[in-house]
Amino acid sequence: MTVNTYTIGELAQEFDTTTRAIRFYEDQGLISPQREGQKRIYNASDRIIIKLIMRGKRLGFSLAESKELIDLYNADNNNQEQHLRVLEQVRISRERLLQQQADIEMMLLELDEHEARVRADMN
Amino acid sequence: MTVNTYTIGELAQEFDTTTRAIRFYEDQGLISPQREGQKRIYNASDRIIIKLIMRGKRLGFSLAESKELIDLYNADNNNQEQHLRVLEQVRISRERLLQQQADIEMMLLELDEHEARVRADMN
DNA sequence: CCCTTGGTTTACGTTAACGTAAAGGTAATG
DNA sequence: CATTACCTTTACGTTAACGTAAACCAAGGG
Repeated sequence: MTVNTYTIGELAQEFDTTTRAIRFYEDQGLISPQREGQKRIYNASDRIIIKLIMRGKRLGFSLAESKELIDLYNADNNNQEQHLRVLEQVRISRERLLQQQADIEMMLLELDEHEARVRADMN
Repeated sequence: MTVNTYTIGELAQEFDTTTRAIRFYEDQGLISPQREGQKRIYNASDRIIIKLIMRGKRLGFSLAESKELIDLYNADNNNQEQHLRVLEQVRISRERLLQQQADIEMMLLELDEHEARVRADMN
């Protein structure tokens, strides 16, 4: 049975990007779709990786950073040293995200205030 | 009286960036510090703009986008049409930030889960 | 008076993340 | 069988956001 596979064009459309971009991600080692002859065939986990890349982009992550995060989840985590490195990476990522949360809340407040000012000014 | 002014070096240090970057922002029309002879003299509002730029960068905003937001706050907002454009821009910005909030919460959850897995695996 | 520590301009270099064009393969369809 | 719709590779082009180097002023300290 052939299940849940996608062509590059389908994924490009779904994620509102281009086939060029998706091939580029492969070039950078983020995905490695199978081949059916010449054509690339993407499966569910390929698709999820692309999803993660897009989310990363929305948050200003570079491809290299997204790759680090993705590799983090796929790591085999054999020894203790590896474990510690992963935990450290998690800590760093979390801190960055918390900073972003704070930044966003400030900006949202400022937007609210500004909108109020403008609306008041409209009368 | 001379109040609250900064040299380019001081600001570069405070915001953990370079003088080159700060001059570049000026080049792009984001700041226009006064001069004292040859030297640039930055005041409180110049400093705030740099702060906004840095916050924008942390959230993945391009300089052009940060400039739009900054111009938004400085706009003279004379006519009704201007008002409406501003409100539209506020709406767009807010939506983007809300999307980012959602993305961040997902990532934080995933980090939590992953950390738990790793910690469990450590025993 | 020279040296160090800032500041200045000009200009070319660099990296990331694709865009774009050329030239071609393949499968379905009228 | 020719057209259309996708797919492929190769390769050069582009933009943003600075880095880096060269060559130069200006003020203060020893």
